[in-house]
Amino acid sequence: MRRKVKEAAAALDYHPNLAAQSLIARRSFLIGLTYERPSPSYVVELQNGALGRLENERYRLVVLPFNHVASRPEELGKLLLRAGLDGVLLAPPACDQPLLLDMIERQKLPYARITPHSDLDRGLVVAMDEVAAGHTVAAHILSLGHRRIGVILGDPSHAASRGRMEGYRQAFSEAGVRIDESLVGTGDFTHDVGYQVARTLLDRPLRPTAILAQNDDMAVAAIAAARDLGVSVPDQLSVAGFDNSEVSRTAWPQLTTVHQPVREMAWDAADRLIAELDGTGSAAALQRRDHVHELLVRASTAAPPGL
Amino acid sequence: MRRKVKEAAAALDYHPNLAAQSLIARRSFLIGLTYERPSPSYVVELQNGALGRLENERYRLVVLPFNHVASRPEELGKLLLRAGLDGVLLAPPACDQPLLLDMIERQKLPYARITPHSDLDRGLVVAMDEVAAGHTVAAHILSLGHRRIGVILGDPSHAASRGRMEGYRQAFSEAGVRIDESLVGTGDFTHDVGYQVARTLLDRPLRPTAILAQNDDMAVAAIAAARDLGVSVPDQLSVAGFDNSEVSRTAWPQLTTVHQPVREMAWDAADRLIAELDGTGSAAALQRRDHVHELLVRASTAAPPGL
DNA sequence: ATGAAAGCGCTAACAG
DNA sequence: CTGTTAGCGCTTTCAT
Repeated sequence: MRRKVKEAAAALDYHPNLAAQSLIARRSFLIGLTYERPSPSYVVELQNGALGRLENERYRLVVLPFNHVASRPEELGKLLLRAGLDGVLLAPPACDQPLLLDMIERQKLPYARITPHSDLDRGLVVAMDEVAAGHTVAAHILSLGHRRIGVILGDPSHAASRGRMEGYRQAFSEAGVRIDESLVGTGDFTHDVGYQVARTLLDRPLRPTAILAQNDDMAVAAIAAARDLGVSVPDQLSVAGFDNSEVSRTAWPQLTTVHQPVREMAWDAADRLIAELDGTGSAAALQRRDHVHELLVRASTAAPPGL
Repeated sequence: MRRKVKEAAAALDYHPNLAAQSLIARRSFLIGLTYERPSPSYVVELQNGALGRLENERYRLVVLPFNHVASRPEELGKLLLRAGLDGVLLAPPACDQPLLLDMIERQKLPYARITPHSDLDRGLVVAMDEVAAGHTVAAHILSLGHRRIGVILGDPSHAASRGRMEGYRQAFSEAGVRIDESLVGTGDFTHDVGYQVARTLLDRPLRPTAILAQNDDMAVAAIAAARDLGVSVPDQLSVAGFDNSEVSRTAWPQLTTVHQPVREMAWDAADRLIAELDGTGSAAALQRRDHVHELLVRASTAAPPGL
């Protein structure tokens, strides 16, 4: 009989109505993912990581990009709360907006934060030590012998930008080198602005021998700026990026960069969120998870000229 | 009274239950987007286009990437039908799978196809003439004087790949030039495979003076291969890509490429789907929409050596 | 084992 | 204008 029903269902191409199931189960099986328009490769890694964990689960992924969270966190909050989600994955910089977290918590919407920088004890967090990552790449440049080093910061509203800079500072101070603040420029993670900042740095009478860019897009822009000025990389200028994105490999020379396991972190965040939603929270799943960065030394960094 | 209720609702942070609304409205306000893992920039453009149209609508976007549709179309079909969607946006190559379309139609799931290549009369279609685009770029190379021209095809399961090649053929035949089939290599739209194919082409005793790559990632790979062999671009070798992706601009030399208005097409597809779902289908919305490509001549193409 | 009924939270149709 | 009710499609509980 049970079988007969099943057969009839199959014959009629019957599929249960998800809305009715959701109504009774009190959940939508929808997980949201918010992020802010950074580079395409970052976004895709993030999505694929989360999707990888969701595969073979009933959950579906709703993408909710949102720009300028910093200037209007409550708007994003409303959007998320109205979206009928079971839970939400928060990438930077949304994961660092206390007001947003307040709103979400008030509505008891479970959430996981991907590489937050502040309030590390709120919600589920998948962490990454940006300071240590910044330290590593700066230490690499210093160990090559560079002393006059330029910096291209990312968008200041991203905590990652501040964290990485903090790491640079630590490495400089350990090496007994003073940071020349006039060689620190502010970009916004995009190629075009990165190019402008790089030009400014390279046009200075006493040009830096190395540039630390806070992501690969801006690092590639710095290489382009150098090329346009006839400055060869890495002979006359070393350039290091951040992210190990696709362009870091297709650029020439290939970029020295820091690999951030974005995909794995997104997978983890989804994993923890699901554990919470399904109540399968083992002790392991409830712990904060830390991921480590990896310095990839490629062809864009070398000893400074004359050394 | 009406006001009092509203106030109370606001005070309690009340939000209507979407599942219940869906149940009664007989729709989920969920739109799916399927695509196959091509380059990150393409995926992001596609998503942003669709999301742009969905903004300020009740609809939410569920992303459903799926690899190797060609080998298992019924699996994707099941996935889509179980996802509780109101409609679905089909990017290549899924939009060209007749079996998939059959399944979707049988369940009466509305769908819009983004740049399909076959059965242009099925479903809502947002078209793009790949043949004409291929023709344009090949004609550009031929007009520069090139005669020994290599080709790096994309994934053969993508109809776009075949369409573009057809365009190359037309341009060659109009110019009275025979295609040297031994200079036609098959890639898969990825940088790495593109590099291998480019190496094979450039290692031939009689090296081509130009390479037509079917996307930018492979074109950049061809430039890398040339550089590794000491062949300078564009002096000794011209390279043209396809897509006007981010890398085409950050590459050096900047790539001559074909701009495909992916974002606009995705916007349009979402627009038409919504028109169908909401029954606001004006005459304009029901028409097939055609988008045109644009050749962007940049620094990677020039006259062949000795001309 | 099978069948009947209640109810998830909402909207729409109707009655007062 | 306010209030009541039926029912969307399903699952769960309870009765047979």
